[in-house]
Amino acid sequence: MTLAEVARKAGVSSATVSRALNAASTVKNSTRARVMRAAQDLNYHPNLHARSLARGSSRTLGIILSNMENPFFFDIFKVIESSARARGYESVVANTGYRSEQLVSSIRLMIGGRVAGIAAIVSEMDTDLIRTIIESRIPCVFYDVGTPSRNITNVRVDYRKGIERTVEYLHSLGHESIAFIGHHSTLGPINERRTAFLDAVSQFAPRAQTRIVEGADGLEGGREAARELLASGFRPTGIVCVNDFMAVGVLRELRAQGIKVPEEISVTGFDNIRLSEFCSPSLTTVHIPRDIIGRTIFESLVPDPKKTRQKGREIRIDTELVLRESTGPAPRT
Amino acid sequence: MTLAEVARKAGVSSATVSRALNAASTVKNSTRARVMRAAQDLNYHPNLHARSLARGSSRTLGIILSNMENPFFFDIFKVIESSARARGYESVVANTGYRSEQLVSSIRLMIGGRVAGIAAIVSEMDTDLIRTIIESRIPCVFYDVGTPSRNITNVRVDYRKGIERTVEYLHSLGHESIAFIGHHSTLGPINERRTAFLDAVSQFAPRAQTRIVEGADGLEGGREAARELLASGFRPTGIVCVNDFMAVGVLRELRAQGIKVPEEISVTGFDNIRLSEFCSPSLTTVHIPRDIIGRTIFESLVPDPKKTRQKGREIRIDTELVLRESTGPAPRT
DNA sequence: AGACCTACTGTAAGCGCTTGCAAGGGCCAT
DNA sequence: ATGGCCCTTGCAAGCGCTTACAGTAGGTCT
Repeated sequence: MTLAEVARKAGVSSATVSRALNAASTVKNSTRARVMRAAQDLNYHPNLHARSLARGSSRTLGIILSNMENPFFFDIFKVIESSARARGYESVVANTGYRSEQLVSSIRLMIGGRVAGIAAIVSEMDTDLIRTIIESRIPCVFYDVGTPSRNITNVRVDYRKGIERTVEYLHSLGHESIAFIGHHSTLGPINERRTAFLDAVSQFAPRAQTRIVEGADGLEGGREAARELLASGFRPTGIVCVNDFMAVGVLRELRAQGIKVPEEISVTGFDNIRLSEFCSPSLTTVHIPRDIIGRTIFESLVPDPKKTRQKGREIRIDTELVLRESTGPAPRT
Repeated sequence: MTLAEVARKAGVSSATVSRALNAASTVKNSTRARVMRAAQDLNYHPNLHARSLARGSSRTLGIILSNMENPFFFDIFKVIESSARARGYESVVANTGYRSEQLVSSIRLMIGGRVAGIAAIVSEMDTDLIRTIIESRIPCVFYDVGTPSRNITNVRVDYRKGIERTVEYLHSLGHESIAFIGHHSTLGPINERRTAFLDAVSQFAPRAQTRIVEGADGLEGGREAARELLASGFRPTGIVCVNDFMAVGVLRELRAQGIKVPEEISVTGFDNIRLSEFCSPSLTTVHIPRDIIGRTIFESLVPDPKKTRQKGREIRIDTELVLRESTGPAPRT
């Protein structure tokens, strides 16, 4: 089913059909109706590949995420996607699962699809890839990795401060033995969170004992990390988790082992995903405003024609400690 | 950056470049190397639109989901996606949020993109749309809606039996006042779940009082529905939820109101998502094997060349009741 | 009445890639 | 030598759509 067939059926040229369908140009009403009718009758669906090829430009955004299963990423995705739709853009999304080959192939796919912009909310970015993107001239936003450049904007969250607040808070509750549960991702922000943790401890709780354990990003990963931590013999009174998603897994393991939270161990998360209010006990965590991040990303990718475009800049996002039920005074020893 | 430029730089024709890049056809090794080199140097990325247009066929699968935020859908997506990748297929995914306009535009997009197959895991399907898909000749799988046809396969889960088991089980625990929390989706399986609930009650617990409440699919929706239910004055001893995701929200509200689960109220879910083991108390639920569903869907869409293709059939998936902590004997009145 | 403008519609040249067909060159067998 | 064959490579025709440009018809203005 092609334009030409619709044209034949409607008794016009294919150019007219194209114009009628795109509503853009001048077509007599009666003609348009005839064309629409024919298209409908023939169950015609324009070939989008041919269209983008002919148009040469696309209104599609590429969104790449490390782990869509983690609501933190998903929330950002949702905001970008709906902002995009509201402005008439499609979005295509890729989930890398923290695998760098996946990232490479997703980027390839997006560049090959000549998307109008790329949002890379991933922590597994490598420098070669960044070069590729820069050279592609496609507007791109990185979340938490990379450096600004001609077509690249960076959005960064102030993790360090968030972790500092958390550690400071735990210390103020008397915790002197604190573990950090991170996830397997040696690059970027995660690593930053771990270092930030260590720095924060030495700054705010210099006498505290620490231990670091890692697991896969997810409920199960958090649970396993907690199991490993407790099996190691180290007995913390506070556990700082790299994110809420893992923290929920941690809570589960503690419950399984009959450890009361927060009476025996306090647990904190990071991100403030919805689930952190819904788990039991609800999580003390650090809020990251995904809505702001999502909108910011979209706006840097698709500049509002009314405003002047700001390119190649870095945007910082602030966080905020949210106190809930999972933290309390350290138990007396 | 086009094929022609790479060709010029490598001193060959564009046909040769194409062949070299697609590895398929016969190209002398030295030539291939030269071409690869040129492509790399120029940071060349083939225009995928042009490619699909020229090829006329695509190795892309379209996956449409009602609510990717609900891990049930996401799990299915993951399985389809990874099966697809393993067989060299890309996938594009669309999230409809139960909105039917969204479904329509997603389907349009996929047909326009000439995908190799469509997986529609949605409950908001309408008959017009189904006709469109049938006429498009694109292989398609519906989950839980529609009827088999030339290019359409149906995958169905035996909800009815699952709900029956649930109600029967609650009844055996002495529950005589049972509420059902569904979500706003008057079509398809959800409605089936509700009717199944009522039928099951009249069959297995004919003397039981019932009440039905609905909310949006999600943690918050579950919580609100529970709030509404409790505010209504009806005081159930058992709450059957349409799915686990909402059930977690229900648990949260009960906890907020100081109602003990399962001592005062038993709660059941449906789907057996990961989270149902991680919440507190863990959920009694009905397991739906998402991995089997995902693989089945993929295989119906992309038939294994070694096996004979089965078209237009209906596949039934069985469920299983999983007992956990959220259910117990009805309290004595 | 003729010039001119407006409103539509058609013609045809691509967009960047794939691929059937044919051509060129080297090699072997006769 | 010469014909035949295989291996490589180039030529050129599309794939289905958009769009600049040109053409036609009807109406308006002077």
